[in-house]
Amino acid sequence: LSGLFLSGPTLLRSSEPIMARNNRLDDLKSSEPTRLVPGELQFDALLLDRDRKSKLIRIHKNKDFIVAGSHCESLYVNHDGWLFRYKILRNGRRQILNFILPGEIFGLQACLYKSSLYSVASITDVALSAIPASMLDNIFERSPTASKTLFWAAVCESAVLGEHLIDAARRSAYERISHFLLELFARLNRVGLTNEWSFHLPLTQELIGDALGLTTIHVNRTMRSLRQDKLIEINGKSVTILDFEALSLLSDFENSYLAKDINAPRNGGSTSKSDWRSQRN
Amino acid sequence: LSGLFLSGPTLLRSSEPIMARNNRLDDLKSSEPTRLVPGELQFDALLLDRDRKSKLIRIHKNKDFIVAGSHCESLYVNHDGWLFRYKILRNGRRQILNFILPGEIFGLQACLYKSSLYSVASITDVALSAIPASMLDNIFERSPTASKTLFWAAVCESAVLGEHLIDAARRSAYERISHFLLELFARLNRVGLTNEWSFHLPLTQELIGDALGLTTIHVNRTMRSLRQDKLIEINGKSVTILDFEALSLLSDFENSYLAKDINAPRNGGSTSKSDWRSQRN
DNA sequence: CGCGGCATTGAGGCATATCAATGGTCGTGG
DNA sequence: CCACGACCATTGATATGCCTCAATGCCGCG
Repeated sequence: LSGLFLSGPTLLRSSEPIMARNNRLDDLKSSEPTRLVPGELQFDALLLDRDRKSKLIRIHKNKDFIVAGSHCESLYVNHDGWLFRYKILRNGRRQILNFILPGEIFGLQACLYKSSLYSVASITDVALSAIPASMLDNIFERSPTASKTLFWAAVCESAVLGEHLIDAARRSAYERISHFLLELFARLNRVGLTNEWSFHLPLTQELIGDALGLTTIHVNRTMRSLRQDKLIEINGKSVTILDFEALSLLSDFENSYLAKDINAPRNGGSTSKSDWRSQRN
Repeated sequence: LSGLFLSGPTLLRSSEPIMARNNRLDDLKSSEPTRLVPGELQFDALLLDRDRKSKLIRIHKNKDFIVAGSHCESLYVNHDGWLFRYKILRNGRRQILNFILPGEIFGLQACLYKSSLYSVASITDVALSAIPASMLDNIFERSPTASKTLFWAAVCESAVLGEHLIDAARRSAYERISHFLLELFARLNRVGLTNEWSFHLPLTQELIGDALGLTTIHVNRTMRSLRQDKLIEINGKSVTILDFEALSLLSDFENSYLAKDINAPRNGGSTSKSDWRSQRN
């Protein structure tokens, strides 16, 4: 499990949310970088402040951090930098399951399974907090709110993987890359890491290919097409979305799966404090 | 969310576990049809017995049960029959995210998101229990054990989707179908729905294709190859695995992601009752 | 008996992979 | 300041896996 959406107060805030220009964008806007998912404050307090068991970790870029087959005694919150979760197949090919952006949690699978199914490696320099696996029991017993947060985050992760599955199975290279870039934009936008329509993309074409099931070479050609078609612009490691609407349409992108509009339980049964819906709306 | 592994006592048991013949099979065997995942007994009691809010539902085959875009006030436990979760893309193609076998839970995404991202339809006649979404809060507040069960099941679902992603992105049609059949075998075997090396497969080639990102036609050709290569045998809707080892090797199949060997939290922090590890070992 | 759903087969085309090479950029050391 | 190597992006030529279109066969069911 990785790529849970759990942006934290410890995260560096950088820029303002983009302006909405149309329907789809309204969706994005309503999901302005609140940085708070339901229950997160409590979660964060529980994990980081009260128990003080979490340690700050810094790792350099291009390091394997969790290796498949080993076991792991912590889960991690990513404060800064990019990582990715991957697996090497017998035939030597690498599949990247997802990228772990700032504000996201990872490493639960490595905790919950006897041995981690996947490896996790850093792309850039990274700053993490470790949360001992032994705290999971505490969380589930002491804080229903934090438990729900974890649970919902896991459900959300499933949704993201579902979209990636659709990417790989049913979309052309052109659609896949469009969808991929829009998703990254939306995820980064939520945590304030976009600048207007641009964002920093520290990935090589090889990484993109390994995530989308394409060859480096084909990624290259396809991104050239996207540039020629005036849908995106690339300067070094900076990507600019030139035509959000067109990209959304052609790639069937909907950001609802990115869980900003996740629902609190309606009516009945809500005995937890008001905190459960305490996002600023 | 669907396809959570939560086989229940209500599930009909039919046949005995297969015999182990080699290493990989030992894995399978150690995951004999216990039908109990950690905390499940309590979970089941909480959901089905104490509150008596669950209703038994029967639906006929080929019915849409949850449609994408609608909202859903329950989650469901599948007692008997097959369903699948899917999405229709703008271009008209259908992608199946997963199949929901007897003993599995589904519908959480439909509850947690304002509107369900995916549709769910029945393949065969099906018997379900409904669990009102309003009970989720109760569960998280009253039963850490059941909460953990839900959470772990969600993590497991992520793992399965991850494997499916690898299928679609990095495996050939031949490998994909092999992997797919082995996974179904393993999942059915856990709940006692296999007979020696055979199992009942109520899917059309079109459904298989839509799940794996292949054309009906190509599914057909590929399965013929598998038959000709003496790896599988097909009689009507019954599939027999002829060479488990070869299929495992060629498709990189490992059943560990199917979560029978999921780990309880080790050491420290375990204040929950012994129930947490109460699987028969 | 006829019809609908599903499996099967063939011919041809396209998207993507593979192989092979060149060019650009950056950091490092002479 | 330049030379060099590492790494990455880019491009061309060719191969192939899978898709598309089209048609036939099979079987159950009303």
